[in-house]
Amino acid sequence: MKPPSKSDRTRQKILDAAALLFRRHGYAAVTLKDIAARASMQAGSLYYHFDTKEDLVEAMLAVGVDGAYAATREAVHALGPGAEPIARLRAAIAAHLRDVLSEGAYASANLRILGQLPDAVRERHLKRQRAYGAFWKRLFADAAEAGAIRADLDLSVVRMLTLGALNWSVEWYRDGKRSPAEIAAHAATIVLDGLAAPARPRKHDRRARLATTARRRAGTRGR
Amino acid sequence: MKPPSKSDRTRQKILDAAALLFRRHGYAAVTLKDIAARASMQAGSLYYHFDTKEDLVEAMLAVGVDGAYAATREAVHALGPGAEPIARLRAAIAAHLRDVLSEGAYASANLRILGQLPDAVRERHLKRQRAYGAFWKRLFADAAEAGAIRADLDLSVVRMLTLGALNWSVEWYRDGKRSPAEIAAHAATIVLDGLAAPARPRKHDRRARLATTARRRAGTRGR
DNA sequence: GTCTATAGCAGGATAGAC
DNA sequence: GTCTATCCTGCTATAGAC
Repeated sequence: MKPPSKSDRTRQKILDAAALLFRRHGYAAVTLKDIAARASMQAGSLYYHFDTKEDLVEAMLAVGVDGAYAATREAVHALGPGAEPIARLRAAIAAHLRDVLSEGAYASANLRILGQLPDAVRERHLKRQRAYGAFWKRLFADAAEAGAIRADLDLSVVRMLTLGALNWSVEWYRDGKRSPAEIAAHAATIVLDGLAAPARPRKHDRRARLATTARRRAGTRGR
Repeated sequence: MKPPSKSDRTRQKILDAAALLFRRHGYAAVTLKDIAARASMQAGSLYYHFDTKEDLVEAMLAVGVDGAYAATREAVHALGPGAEPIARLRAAIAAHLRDVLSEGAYASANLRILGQLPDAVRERHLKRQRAYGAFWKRLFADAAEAGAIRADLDLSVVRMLTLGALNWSVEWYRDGKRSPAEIAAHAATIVLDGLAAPARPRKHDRRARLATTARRRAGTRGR
């Protein structure tokens, strides 16, 4: 499935460089010269591998979605066919976030430059992304049909808000503090269980809360 | 407090144009000519109002944060000093989202170009943003101290994930479908109450869930 | 305060040698 | 497959008239 691929290892190097730079500076601000330099080449040489700057970015975008999709799908499938819908969601959240925050990640570049793409490029990219979106849609729909998540919400909105919480992490995540796994755990807890304090109705509180949910994963203090 | 301000109404027009275009195409892709055109001027004329493109964008960024901060702070203060921490959080979520999704919103431009700014500009902008960040920090800290939200999470992570869910909406929100208010309601429900189904333990389910929380706001089906 | 005109420079893309 | 050289375009910023 993967032919030993000749010296198109260069192509890889170019895309790596592009992802890193686009992620850091945005689409328009990065010049082909910048990319070439980081790939140890001259700007003109890029044209042997890609016809235009747009082609180049499009290739990078494709690698990004494919990677995130594959990583998430595999994480979910690894749970086996009988897994609980909630567990599947939790696995997807962790995998997506891990991919988005991973080092060479094309995914983070994708997220960062989404809003800066030439219209034609974005159009095609969104089309390519649809399969991944559909995958998430199914995750939530399955959970809803199984009665595992509340039924009074618009699942499209739920999905976008959830992915938003994850995606936005590329804007603030810096390694050294919390690990992607810890952040994912937080995200899953918030999204699935909510922040509202489990027990102990307070002064003035009108509605008593009786949730027994989620007691695991303590000792994650901080702030 | 607001001097009738002379024909520096132009300045306003320029910033409006800049916000709209930056939001749509990113920082580097928008030229001064584009901005000038949308403000019905010639490119050179901008230099009477701003020294450089960076100065211009910085002014726009400032307006953006100030606007979001003011809108959110007022919404929270409007609840009065005795309001429940959870209610304050809910109000802040709604106000922030409303501002971010509002039409002329500089806030959405801010979010979109954050990652594309020249380093010096971003540095200064983040510093200016700190006050608003601190405001949110306090909202969550107050809720935690009052025992209204669970104590086993890192509040910094919680805050960033929550704001992320809201901020990312600039990437997918299109009017016509859900209103900002509906989206805000969804966000508050997810973040505060969680998605996990309130009652009805399902087949295979090991932990029974007994949450009584949040029954209001039904009839919001869709998907 | 806005205009026209233009300096000065840099980017994407192409051509052809190696 | 990569290089050097170069064309063409368009951008930021300035100068000076109105």
